[in-house]
Amino acid sequence: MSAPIPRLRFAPSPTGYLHVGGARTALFNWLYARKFGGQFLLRIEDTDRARSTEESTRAIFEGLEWLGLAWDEDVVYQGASFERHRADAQRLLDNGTAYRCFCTQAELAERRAEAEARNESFKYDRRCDRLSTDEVARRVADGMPFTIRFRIPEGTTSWIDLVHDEIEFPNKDIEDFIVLRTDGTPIYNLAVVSDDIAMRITLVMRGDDHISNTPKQIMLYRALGAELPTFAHLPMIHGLDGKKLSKRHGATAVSDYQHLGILPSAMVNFLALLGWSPGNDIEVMTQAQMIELFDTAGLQKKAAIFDPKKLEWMNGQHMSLIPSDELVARIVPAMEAAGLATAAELEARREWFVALLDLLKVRARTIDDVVRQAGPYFRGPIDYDPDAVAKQWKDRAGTAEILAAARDVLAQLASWEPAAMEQALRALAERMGFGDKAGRVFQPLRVALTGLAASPGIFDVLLLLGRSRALARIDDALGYLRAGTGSAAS
RNA sequence: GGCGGUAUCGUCUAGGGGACUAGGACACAGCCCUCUCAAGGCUGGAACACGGGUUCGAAUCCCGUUACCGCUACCA
Repeated sequence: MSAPIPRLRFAPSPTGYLHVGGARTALFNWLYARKFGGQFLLRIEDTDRARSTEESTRAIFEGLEWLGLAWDEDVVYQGASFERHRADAQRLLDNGTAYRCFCTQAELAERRAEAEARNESFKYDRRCDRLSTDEVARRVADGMPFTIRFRIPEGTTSWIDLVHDEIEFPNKDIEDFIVLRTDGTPIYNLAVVSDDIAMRITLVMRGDDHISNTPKQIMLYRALGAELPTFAHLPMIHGLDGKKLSKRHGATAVSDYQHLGILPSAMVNFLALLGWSPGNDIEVMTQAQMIELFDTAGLQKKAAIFDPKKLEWMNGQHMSLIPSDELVARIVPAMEAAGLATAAELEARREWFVALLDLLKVRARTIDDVVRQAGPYFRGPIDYDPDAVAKQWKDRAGTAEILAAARDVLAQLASWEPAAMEQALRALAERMGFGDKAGRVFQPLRVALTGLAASPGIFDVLLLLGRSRALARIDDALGYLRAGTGSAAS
């Protein structure tokens, strides 16, 4: 028999947003499916009606789409399969692997409390399993509510986990768990197994917080006469303090990073390296490379700590990797949101904008960084950064002299190109007695042009600004310096 | 408490008995480059949790201890 096509699924419950941990689980499932020619399915586990919301479901879709993790086939909603879940519970009852339990929640809670008081661990004592057939029939006839409990068989349950190798549980430590509630709705473990069987899932890859559910699920597969899938339990993601990642740690939703100006390709790359390694020193990868290199042998057993600093570095790497021309689409919305320019304006001078991105992205780690730096190239009036003024315009009269001279030199340039600018400005520095310290001209000029102490190379700035705007900025600076007051120019 | 899982630089990790003076990356520090800031290059500090075995030889295998995490619901 040839190897079947792998079928994997990501099965989040829609009770919030798409968490980075969930996103990484989805990513590994997706990578495996893509790598081995399988299917990646999406199942929304919405059986907890009280906590599930449509909004969360939408957030999951949007998060996965943004990351570029496309799923195959239609989305499966667990809540739509109540009938099958109920039927499967009935089958367990019929084939004798489960029994009716008439104990009420209140009774159970009381017994649990008593056991706790005696410092003992509570485990259901199977009393309802000892009821006679007649007694059970009588109670059912009386309309007494009951749950359906799975009877844990003797022995041990083990499996070969793709990341942990063999894991074994003595069955005696597992209690007869409920599979169907009094109201006829299924409990998680039954719903999952029933759905995974129905979806013909061959590899269950999920968080390792499910390890202790696995023996129960394996027993259900067997009781239902279904073939077992392979299991792979991925480590968790923790916050910088080593605790499970939560809202306390700041951004935990995939959408948070989207809004922070992180590129999806960087997010995916970073997440992939949290709990997986290609086995060599490769770090920055495209999605195609990740698929190429993915292998469960590289999966980590240990929980990883989410380090936002490395994510930012990774984002910088991806910004360099992606041609500016392709970056435009991702940056334009942020430019609009910042009120710097409209999409139409940017489209009208796309070439210029791409050239600007080339210069800005190298000194930015996020899209937001780019937007922050872009201000001077769009706004009419610029603000002078106080620190920049304090440092580079300390001597107002002297600075004005330098800027005036620089203005003259630039205004007389035959052509507005970097080589000419450099030659002229360096010659000016020489004439003014600065020797080869041309920075004494460049620095004050940079502040006049951008208002900032840091920017791309001065000739690039001059070029991007254009002759008339550059000269106007110098004039404004001269006005500011000579007036001795004021804070802004145009 | 019970059961399960995990344990290499601050962080992500390579390593699967000798190639380890434990490699790479982020972060940090210094230097180089340089008109500033980045980027880039170079250099540096920084780790095998502890204790027993097994072995000629353990980061690597086994056992125990410790620490951390997870599960322990008519939640998922």
